[in-house]
Amino acid sequence: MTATYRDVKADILDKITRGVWAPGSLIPNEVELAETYDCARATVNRAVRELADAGMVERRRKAGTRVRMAPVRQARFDIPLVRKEIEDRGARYRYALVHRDVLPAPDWLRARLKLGGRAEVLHLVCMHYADGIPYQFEDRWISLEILPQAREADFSQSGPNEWLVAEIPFSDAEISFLAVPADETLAAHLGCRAGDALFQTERSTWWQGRAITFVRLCFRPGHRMTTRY
Amino acid sequence: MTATYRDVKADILDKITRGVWAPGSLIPNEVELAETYDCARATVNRAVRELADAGMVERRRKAGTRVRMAPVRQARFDIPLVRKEIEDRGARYRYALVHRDVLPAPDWLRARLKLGGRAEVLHLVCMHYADGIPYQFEDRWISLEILPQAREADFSQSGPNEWLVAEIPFSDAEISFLAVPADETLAAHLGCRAGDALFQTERSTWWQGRAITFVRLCFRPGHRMTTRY
DNA sequence: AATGTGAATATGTTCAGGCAAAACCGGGCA
DNA sequence: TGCCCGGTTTTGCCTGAACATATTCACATT
Repeated sequence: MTATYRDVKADILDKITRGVWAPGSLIPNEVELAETYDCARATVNRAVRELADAGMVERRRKAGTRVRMAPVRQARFDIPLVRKEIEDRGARYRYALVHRDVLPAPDWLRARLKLGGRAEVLHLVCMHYADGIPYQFEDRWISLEILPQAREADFSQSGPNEWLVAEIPFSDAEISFLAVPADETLAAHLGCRAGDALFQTERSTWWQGRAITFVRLCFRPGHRMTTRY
Repeated sequence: MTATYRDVKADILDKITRGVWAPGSLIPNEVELAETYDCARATVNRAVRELADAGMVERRRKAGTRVRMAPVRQARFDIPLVRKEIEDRGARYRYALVHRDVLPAPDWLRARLKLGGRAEVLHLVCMHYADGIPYQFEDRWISLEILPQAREADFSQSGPNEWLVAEIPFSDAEISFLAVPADETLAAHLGCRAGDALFQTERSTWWQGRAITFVRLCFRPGHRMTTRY
């Protein structure tokens, strides 16, 4: 009764979670496993490789495969569009453009995105509402060197995020999560008090090594980001 | 000149990022790709499968493989042990047990972990320091139903996290990130002022479907969690 | 004792071929 | 018209074999 790679993976995982194969111990090599499960070595290889990708085991040529002492626990988060995030909760989404400006990139932004000396940027401030209640404050900076067409784009009806994903096929990004106190502006827009603790994400985005955009997203008080792993 | 699965993957990714294969469009099927790259279909399969795992493309039997409209942007975070996190920054790690108590699980915890009616829990409050400066406040609850040996464990020298990873081979978890204002206790321990915005993570952990532990980790002001994707 | 060398070994990758399963498509039938 | 039912296409998965590559270990040399 030959096993699928899923069977093999599940069984190995089971042996690890139950402690049959203790953390730090060596597990049988691929040939032996292929014999016990009566399948090809390639099947075992895929099973064990996926476990290695997931951080459950560690593999080294010749040394063999061993169960990780402390499994590298890693969490995966989906980064949705605000609109989708709100609509998925069954709430009505509303968008508003608060401010729009074209200006030379300020120093902190030039440093952050490694922009040239006289780079111009488009600065947008937007609000996202769920059922009419402030949900997220967006502080967006777009490099006009790479996306000059942003100068002409109309951001009064839909957010820059939706425009960007249509404009740029794919990109690298660096994302940070942190907590900030609300300043007067944030408090006014999010309907909270200055000093309130807000969950904030910051994202810098590049396309083919060149900076496109930096965004600061501030959520209403009490927001939490959750995942399982 | 036969290509490796890495070559194939890189080239497809390149075609996507450059917009040669636009978002939403269908890419050639595996047989065709195998011919263009002069390699086996299994090689193409691995390349494309990994791109699908990474959320770049979407595959459906018969329908073919298409470039995702809005690439499911997902970020991966490593969840390190505090000790390692601090030592990796080149700082000296210090641990301190602030409080230890055995008590019946409070209602909110019973609800959260789906514990039985008269479940007893071990409650620990700990501090983690980097170079002597408060780094993280830990509020830990351990179920004594499943881990009765925690009652006898010595948490005065090293943290409950390190004890737990040694005790439980592996587990499921749910993790949340949020921002909270510091209360008096937190302020006193972290050396900040009450009301300061703090980055907090909450984690619930299960082993084979049974709740093990709940922990609330509060970082010092200004902490940020960063990743690239 | 320290260092270099080669054999042994475990994983890494690829191949060609095949069957399985999902899903789309069109034709036949009520 | 509406529904079921094969046929076709495409990805998914497995096999058994082979070669590649990194790493360890034993052994010989310095």
